[in-house]
Amino acid sequence: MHGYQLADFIDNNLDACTDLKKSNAYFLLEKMEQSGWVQSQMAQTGKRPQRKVYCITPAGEEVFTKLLRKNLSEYSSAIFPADAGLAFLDEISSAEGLELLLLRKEAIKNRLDELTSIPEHPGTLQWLLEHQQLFLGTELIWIDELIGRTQSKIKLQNKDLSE
Amino acid sequence: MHGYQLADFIDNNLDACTDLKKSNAYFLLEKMEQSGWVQSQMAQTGKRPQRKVYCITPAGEEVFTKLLRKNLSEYSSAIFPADAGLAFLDEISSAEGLELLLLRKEAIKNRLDELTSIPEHPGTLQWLLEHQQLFLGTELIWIDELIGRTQSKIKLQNKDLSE
DNA sequence: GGGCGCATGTAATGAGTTACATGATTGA
DNA sequence: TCAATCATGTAACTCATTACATGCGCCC
Repeated sequence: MHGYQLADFIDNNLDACTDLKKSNAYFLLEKMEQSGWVQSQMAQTGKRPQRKVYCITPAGEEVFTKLLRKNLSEYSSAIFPADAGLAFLDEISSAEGLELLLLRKEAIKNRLDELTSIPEHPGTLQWLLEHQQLFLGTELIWIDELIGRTQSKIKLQNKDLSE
Repeated sequence: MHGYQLADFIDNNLDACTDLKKSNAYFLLEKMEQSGWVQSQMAQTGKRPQRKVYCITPAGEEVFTKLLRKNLSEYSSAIFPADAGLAFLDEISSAEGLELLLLRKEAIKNRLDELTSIPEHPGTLQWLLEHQQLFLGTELIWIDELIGRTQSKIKLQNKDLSE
């Protein structure tokens, strides 16, 4: 593949695991070439501009499968930036917290809707999509739980007030 | 809090959402002080070394609640580095893939066991833990699904071979 | 003809990590 | 007494982003 194509592939298929910018893709490919992991040659299709097409070298294959085996056998946990706010939920009123969490729920639903509208991907790439869908489904259950907890906190406060 | 205390707090409570190194914590606190979001003063308890204790300023409060509201209402999805390998599962044999995925399952189980042994956290901090537990539970279901798919792929290959 | 997408890069900047440097206290 | 933990920071380095720069082809 050439740089643009590769960056596009990652954008469309590996969105859930990385967020690689195009400029960085070119930079990284160059570095990989310097490391001897890939080789490049210029190619032209039709009247399109010249493209630098890369192919992997034996040394690159070795590094790749080593990384692949490592990735598959270990488990590098996901990081949840959305949980940071939860830790400080007590810093605002329960009523406002509830309002904000309802907004978040909509955001999750929209994301899930987006995902389900994506056409099926080939091979194991589809598995990534299904994983995301399963995950977001659980996230919906979780946010409902959070909303429920916040609502019962509000009820409790109202009760305390009326006594 | 002072820098060490704060970095420790994040390490113990916000592990799921960030991975802040101590040296960076000090650096960030200094930058926040320059921005006028926090103020510091030296303090000493007993014979312990001098500590720089920070407290938030009104300007800091404002930035904080703004960020908090933003975080709670939006949904910044988690990133799954572990999914990258899945995309290239076809690059190795199904038998080896299965072996590696079984290792990964153990890693997930161990993580989940670790989590369940952590003592209860105060307030909404406990919610982060519960979220992680719910998430890892789903991850176990998912990896079982992956293992199942890989096993049926192997069975299919053996059948093809014997025909 | 004009805007979008294709296609490649560079330079400045920003953010975070690692390694380094230091020294005191506490508990085994 | 010796290692671990508390406590704070600096400097070099790595890594990625943003903004910039360029130019062609395709489609409306």
